[in-house]
Amino acid sequence: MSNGFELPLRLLMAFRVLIDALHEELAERGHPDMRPMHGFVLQAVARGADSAASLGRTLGVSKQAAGKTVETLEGLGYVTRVPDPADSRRKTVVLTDHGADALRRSAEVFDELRARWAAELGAGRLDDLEDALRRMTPGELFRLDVPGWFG
Amino acid sequence: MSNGFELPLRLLMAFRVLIDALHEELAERGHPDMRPMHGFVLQAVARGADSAASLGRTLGVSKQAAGKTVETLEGLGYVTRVPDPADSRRKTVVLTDHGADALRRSAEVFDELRARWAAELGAGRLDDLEDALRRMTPGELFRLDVPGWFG
DNA sequence: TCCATATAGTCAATCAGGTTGTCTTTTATG
DNA sequence: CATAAAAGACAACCTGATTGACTATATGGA
Repeated sequence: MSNGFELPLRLLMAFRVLIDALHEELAERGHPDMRPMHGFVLQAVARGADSAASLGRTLGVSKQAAGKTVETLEGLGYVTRVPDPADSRRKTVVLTDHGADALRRSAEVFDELRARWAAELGAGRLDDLEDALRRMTPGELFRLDVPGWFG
Repeated sequence: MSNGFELPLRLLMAFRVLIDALHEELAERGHPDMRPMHGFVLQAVARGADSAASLGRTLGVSKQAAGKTVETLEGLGYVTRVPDPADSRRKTVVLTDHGADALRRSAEVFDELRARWAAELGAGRLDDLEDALRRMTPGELFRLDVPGWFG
């Protein structure tokens, strides 16, 4: 087995392990409708990408795609859209209580998962792993271009 | 910033960094049409998942989806389908020269990328990283259920 | 001040990749 | 030998993305 093949695969699998565990937990904690994508979007909204267009830029998708996602999220009760009084073109996306709760729970679960990894690997080795990943990936955490990565 | 959030994000970013670099290189080495998905499929075919149904099982998708992907790959010249003389229900998927070349080049590039990481992190730290990931992910490398992970 | 340009949002058509369900043909098994 | 299981194909549909076109609103420079 070529060594080079394993690294990307393990990275993807590790990501999936965490995300699958997250959503399993989230389903049990009041958010069975949450999809992986939604977490990223809510996160981006909470960090200030509060319109379809800026969300699109942050997530690396077209504004139309971002708009559709916001619409879905609105339907699920995670966000609402309110007209921006200062710029009547814009509709500001804001988290609902439900959305804020989803984000809080996600953070909670991610912290638990990280603790589980720390217990399994040892805290030092987990820190090393994160340091290494940080070194090999772009600095800004939220310019992730997450969708389309596969196409 | 909640620590737990960073780990999955860095894992995904690291994966993307490698995959994006791979396809950039691949495009310059005669495979501009290759998509991330395709590499996984060719790899699975090369490892013996040589029919739509077995491919589907290996990749964790329906046989119909696998069939469609094979069709696409056939259109791009990476594989052909030949009737199985021993079982006339089956059509064996076989790599074309072009497909085998794609796989060879991918391995080449992945090895180069891994070497780049080793140079940046130090060989020992990279080994540690892989060990840690191996510890935290399922054993079998190719039961990856890669598609649908996002939906 | 006014016009040119850029931006926000929406609609519509399209695409890729996935799903389920149904069906035929062929193989395997009790 | 009959029935069950498996392979492939077809159809309808879903989701999440794309591009292109269009309207309304802001903004910045002559």
